[in-house]
Amino acid sequence: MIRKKVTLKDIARELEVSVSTVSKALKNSTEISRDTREKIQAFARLYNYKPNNIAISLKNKRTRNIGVIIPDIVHHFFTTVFRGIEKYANQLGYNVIVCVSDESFDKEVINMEMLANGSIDGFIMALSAETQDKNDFNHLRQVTDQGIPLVLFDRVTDEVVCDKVVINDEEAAMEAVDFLVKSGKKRIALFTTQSYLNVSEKRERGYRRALEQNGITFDEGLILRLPFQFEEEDLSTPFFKDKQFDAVLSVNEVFAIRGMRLAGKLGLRIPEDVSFIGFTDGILSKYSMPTLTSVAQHGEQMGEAAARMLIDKVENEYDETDPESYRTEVIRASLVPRESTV
Amino acid sequence: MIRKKVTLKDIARELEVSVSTVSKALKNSTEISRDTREKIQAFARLYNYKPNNIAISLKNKRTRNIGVIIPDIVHHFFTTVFRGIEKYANQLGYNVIVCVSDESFDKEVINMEMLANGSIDGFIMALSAETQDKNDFNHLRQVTDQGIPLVLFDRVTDEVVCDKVVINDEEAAMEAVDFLVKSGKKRIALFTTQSYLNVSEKRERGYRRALEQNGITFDEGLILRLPFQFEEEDLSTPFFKDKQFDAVLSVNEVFAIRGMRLAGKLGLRIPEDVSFIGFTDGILSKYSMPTLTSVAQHGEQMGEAAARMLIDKVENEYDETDPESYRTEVIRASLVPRESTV
DNA sequence: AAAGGATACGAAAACGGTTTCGTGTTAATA
DNA sequence: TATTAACACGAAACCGTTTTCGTATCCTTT
Repeated sequence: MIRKKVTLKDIARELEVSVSTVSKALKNSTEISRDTREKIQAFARLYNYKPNNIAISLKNKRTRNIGVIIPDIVHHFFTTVFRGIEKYANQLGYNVIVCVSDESFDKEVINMEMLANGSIDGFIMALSAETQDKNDFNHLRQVTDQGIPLVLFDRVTDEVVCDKVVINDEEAAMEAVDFLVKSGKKRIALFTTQSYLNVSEKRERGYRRALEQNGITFDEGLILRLPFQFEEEDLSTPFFKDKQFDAVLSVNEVFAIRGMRLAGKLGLRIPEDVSFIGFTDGILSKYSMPTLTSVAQHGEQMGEAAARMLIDKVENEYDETDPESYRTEVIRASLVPRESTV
Repeated sequence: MIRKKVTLKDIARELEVSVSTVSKALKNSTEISRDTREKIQAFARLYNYKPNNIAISLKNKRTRNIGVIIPDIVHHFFTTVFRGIEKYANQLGYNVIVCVSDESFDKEVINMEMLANGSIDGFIMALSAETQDKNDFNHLRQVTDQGIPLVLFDRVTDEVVCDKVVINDEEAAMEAVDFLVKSGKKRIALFTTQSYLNVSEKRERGYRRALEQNGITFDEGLILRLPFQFEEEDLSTPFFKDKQFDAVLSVNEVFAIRGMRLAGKLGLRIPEDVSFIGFTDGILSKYSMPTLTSVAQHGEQMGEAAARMLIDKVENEYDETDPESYRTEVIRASLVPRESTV
């Protein structure tokens, strides 16, 4: 049994040299003679010496850890982004620490504070719903003020100066509406979130603009604002019956899927009677019956972009006070046509 | 702007006391006079002093980080388990570092080695498919030999002595088959994975035992072994047409969903002509059309159990060499009846 | 008044590395 | 042969904490 990690000191004692010599030898420094170097390296290999990450972090003031804070982990889009982050970060030797805010402001604050005390080199995060509702971003500023790089993705805010990665939500919503209009649909409903999310707002704006451009008068009655967890009744049969829409754009996937299910129950044919398009091209879109036409957000790409921007900031000097140092990268969403539209 | 974190040394210098005095004062040690304590605490509060996690980790040889290694992150079951881990761990002040093995043996090894060098206090993991195929677990032993606690969940192995959390796969599969038989089904097919997974094996065993108990002769031709990514043809219409089964038990969710889709296309009515039950009660089961009867694996519970066992090992002494120190916790799966069965 | 015990604090080691700088020995040069 | 440069290594500081131990000062006690 190998037991307890061997340290530089152990090697030094055993080989009767100093710790510094061992350290240098293992880095192949020419300062140490060939003989000694080889002897030390062989010994280290034999005893499977691996430097202690924590000690190195303390010395270098660099952890090679990235903190990721997301509202939810059981969520296809966020995990897709996370995969992008993790892949890219891992390639560059970084590890990822995840904290889940659970859409709660307080948890977001606590998690950030925990990690900001040396555990990570930078943050990548999507704001919780509550944070966006409260419009309080002091915890983010506290972090950036300490010189810790921060990248926001998807759920972002203009109130904080930092790197951001978003999709072209407004245009994507417009495209989706255009697509529906071109397919002959005229009364297009919007399913959106009840709590304020910047993305929902942008998608709604796109929805409205597209209607306008297509000469369709906007009808507030065609907008349905739902809580995250809603009852079938909220999506209410009356809404379905009375409104007489022939298409639905949903700012997320679940609302669209549940809409399709209800439509099916009511005997409506999809897409003939009513078409559906949802945002977030997740697993449900691909496997639902019928499959759901959706707006792909390219989460993995977003994650990779976020990780790239963050690590760039971590590893390179930049002028924190200069707004020009920060960029907002826009990932272009794309429409994936499936069975729920004609 | 507050800028760069203040350290004990900073406070000591500013208040003209020693670092040790500051450290003790902040811990409210009675060794320090009331006056000095209050002065130091006030100063620390004012400058928002927070101890450096890395330094504390180095000193204590405890990071309060848990390493989680899973085959995939864009995966409902694993993220559900992860949520359980994260919630529980967070409550106890632990953070979670995630690494994704991508079902690859090499990545699993690399990730474990990275984290094992001081970054974490213990591991929670589900084995990658490749690792189970190779049956090589030296990287796990290397970790446990170092005295690092390890908890395996779901994808486990008997070859490694450590804590484990599993569901009663075999019994759950039997229950599912019983359920189908009781509903009048007689020719029950099994959709399973091509690569070896301990869970698939156990579920298959349960499937066979249940058939036997119900006096149904086993037909190898009713077992379909699929790769993770398969073409619609692999699920092959011939199989569907020829085999003439009236029910399907699937070891995962996706295979079942895709089976239902194909059945639908072929004009089969679900559940009248063919019933479906899938393992892993994920998001698809809930939202598919028809909704899928499934075996709930209670991922969050598993995650919590794993985290509990791990943290217990991390925080308390135990005899590593005594097999009695390790337990295997069995979470009871439960069948969630939905529309895909009668 | 001397001895003893609190009291309040500081010095220093330790955690496990990296890195700068100093120095003794040897070899090359003037 | 004396000077110097190259070589090979070690001592020590440092990263930011915690913790043990030592000690100066003052207050009791007899």
